[in-house]
Amino acid sequence: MERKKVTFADIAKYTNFSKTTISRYFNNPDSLTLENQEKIAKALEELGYQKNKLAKVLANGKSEFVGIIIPNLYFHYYSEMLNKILASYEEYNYKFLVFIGNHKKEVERKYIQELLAYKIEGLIVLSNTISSEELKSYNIPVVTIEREAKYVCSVDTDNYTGASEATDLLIKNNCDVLIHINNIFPEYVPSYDRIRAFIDVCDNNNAKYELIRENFGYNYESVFAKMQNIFNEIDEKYLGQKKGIFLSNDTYANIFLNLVIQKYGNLPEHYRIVGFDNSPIASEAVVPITTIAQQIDKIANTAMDLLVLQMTEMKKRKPIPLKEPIHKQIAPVLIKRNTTD
Amino acid sequence: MERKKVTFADIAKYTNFSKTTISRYFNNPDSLTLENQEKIAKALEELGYQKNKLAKVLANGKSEFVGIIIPNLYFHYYSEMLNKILASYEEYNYKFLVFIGNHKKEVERKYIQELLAYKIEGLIVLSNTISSEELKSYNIPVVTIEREAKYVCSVDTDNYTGASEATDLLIKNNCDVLIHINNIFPEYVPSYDRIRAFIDVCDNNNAKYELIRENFGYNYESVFAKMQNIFNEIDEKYLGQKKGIFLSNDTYANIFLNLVIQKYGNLPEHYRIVGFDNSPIASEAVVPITTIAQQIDKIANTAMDLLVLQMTEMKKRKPIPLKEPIHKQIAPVLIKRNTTD
DNA sequence: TTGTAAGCGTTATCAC
DNA sequence: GTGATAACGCTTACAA
Repeated sequence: MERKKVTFADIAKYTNFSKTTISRYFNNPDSLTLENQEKIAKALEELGYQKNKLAKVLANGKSEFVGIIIPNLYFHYYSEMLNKILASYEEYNYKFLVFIGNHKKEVERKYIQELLAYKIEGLIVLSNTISSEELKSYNIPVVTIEREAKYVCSVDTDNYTGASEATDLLIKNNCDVLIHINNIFPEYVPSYDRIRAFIDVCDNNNAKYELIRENFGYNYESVFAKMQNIFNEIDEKYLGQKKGIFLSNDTYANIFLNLVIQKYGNLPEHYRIVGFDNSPIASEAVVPITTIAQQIDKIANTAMDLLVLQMTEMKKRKPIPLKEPIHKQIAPVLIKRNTTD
Repeated sequence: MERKKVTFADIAKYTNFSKTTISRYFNNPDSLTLENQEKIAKALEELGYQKNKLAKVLANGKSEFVGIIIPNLYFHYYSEMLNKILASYEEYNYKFLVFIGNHKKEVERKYIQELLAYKIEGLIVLSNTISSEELKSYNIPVVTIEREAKYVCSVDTDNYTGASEATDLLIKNNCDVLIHINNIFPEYVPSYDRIRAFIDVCDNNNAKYELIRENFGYNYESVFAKMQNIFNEIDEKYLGQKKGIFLSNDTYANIFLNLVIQKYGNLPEHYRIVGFDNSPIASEAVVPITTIAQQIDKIANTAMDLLVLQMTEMKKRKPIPLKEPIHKQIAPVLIKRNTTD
């Protein structure tokens, strides 16, 4: 029972209108009399018409597609970001073609070519393999999130402020020594500001501090093993002192917390812990973790706003592209839970 | 510097071939002489040609689009499933249009219409709002994952076997009483088999058991509050007995575990716990949780295989649709960690 | 308010 | 091996 597909031509014939009128029914219905609108509506119903947006796109050049390149969906940060971006469909009606980059530059290049072939109107990039200079060269609207973005528009968390608040809190908690634990990555990555802020705030307060950087690797076992060593060192080195630990994300914070609990049976007064991200693990931990919440919804919305701005401009007869890329920062918020006073 | 877009016509003119030959260069290069292939390759390079797949789709009817309707990306189970499905691009070259359904039937209907307008070749459904009968009525290849699927192809975890293994393990751990904690949902949902298996295995072993079902709600606070009550009741009611707790997912298992730890400072011998899913929280918990791992990669791959099977058939001149929908079950695997003996 | 006809950039059919 | 020509299903001047 394979019914042939119904087109404007069929509807036109059926209603004795022209294809143009049928087109107008969809794109500018007010230009038809109410009576004729109903006539066409009825015909659509009876013939079982099914829109074909691909034909529409070919004709008018507006694909309403947005491409997304995201490193993975394993980290809650990424999946939640994707979630919020996809949700913007309700507001803007853009459809999303999603690719997982897995940090592979050549692969991501290939994906971008595929996206261009589908005439995406804009691109959102969360991975950090392809330089912003190259992204710019594709000549389509781009917004990046939390990555190098010299030549394209971007949205980042205000990492500096976030890390400042975390460090401040630990100082106010009267910690004898502050310790920041983070991964190893280049200075141009936005989140490097967390390290800068930590050091600045410590310096400004004449606080004793230590910065520990480590290649933790990408799986739990690896992170756990390295964190265990770090914990043992700290625990011994600062025996008897109140330690304020600021970790670069909640997963790390949770692992550190678990190590403390496994040793002491609870979270002793001489350990204060702050994480980053406000991922689910922060509230689900044995002792709910104080953290700096990234406002993922705001970041996603801002990114889409910024992209829509550019895409809308491109649809004008004489588009005036941005002279300079726009960079936005979203303030994170401190969420106090039970690992700080 | 807006260069006009280059088309087959331009390349044809430039190389003195016809558009047909250019098309053949891409779709059947062997039908050209090597020399001419190189000639065209060179022209593409020099003109800066950019494929237009939308035009191709309109002409040949094969969009290579697959639609996905997924309830959310908040749960790791869903985001990881999406991750694996998207990764299949490398194997099959299908592009994915993703929509978040949020459990809203009307919204999901709208999304399906949009997907149909983009001429998707197939649809993967993880949400459970629209009946499989309706899904079938859209007359495109469909595969559902872990939901009602009477009239369409489906892939589910073998919930019965998984829950049997969990229950078995607790019995072998010499628990005095077995308790299964689960949400409230209808019997036609595939995971209801976990409840059936729990009861069957308990009965077959003459084990004392209790089934606790509760509407836990969708946010952490709500789940936590309800779980606290349940924990208090159990802890009092079965005082002095060894309790084997089997929870319907790892998030619940972790919350239960935390309640135990908060009361006892550690996981006492008289509490044994098994979760379900093997989500990250299971290994990240204070005491790594024994769980039944869903093989998300296998489920995703099987789903794509099943979808590709149908889509490939539809592309034949005289497609023979499946007489009966195919239903597959993927065996989960027991992962022993530290919450069982 | 409605219609005509020329695109949009490919592929498919049939010819040579 | 290669080429004309007609689709594919819609939009958009331009006319009326």
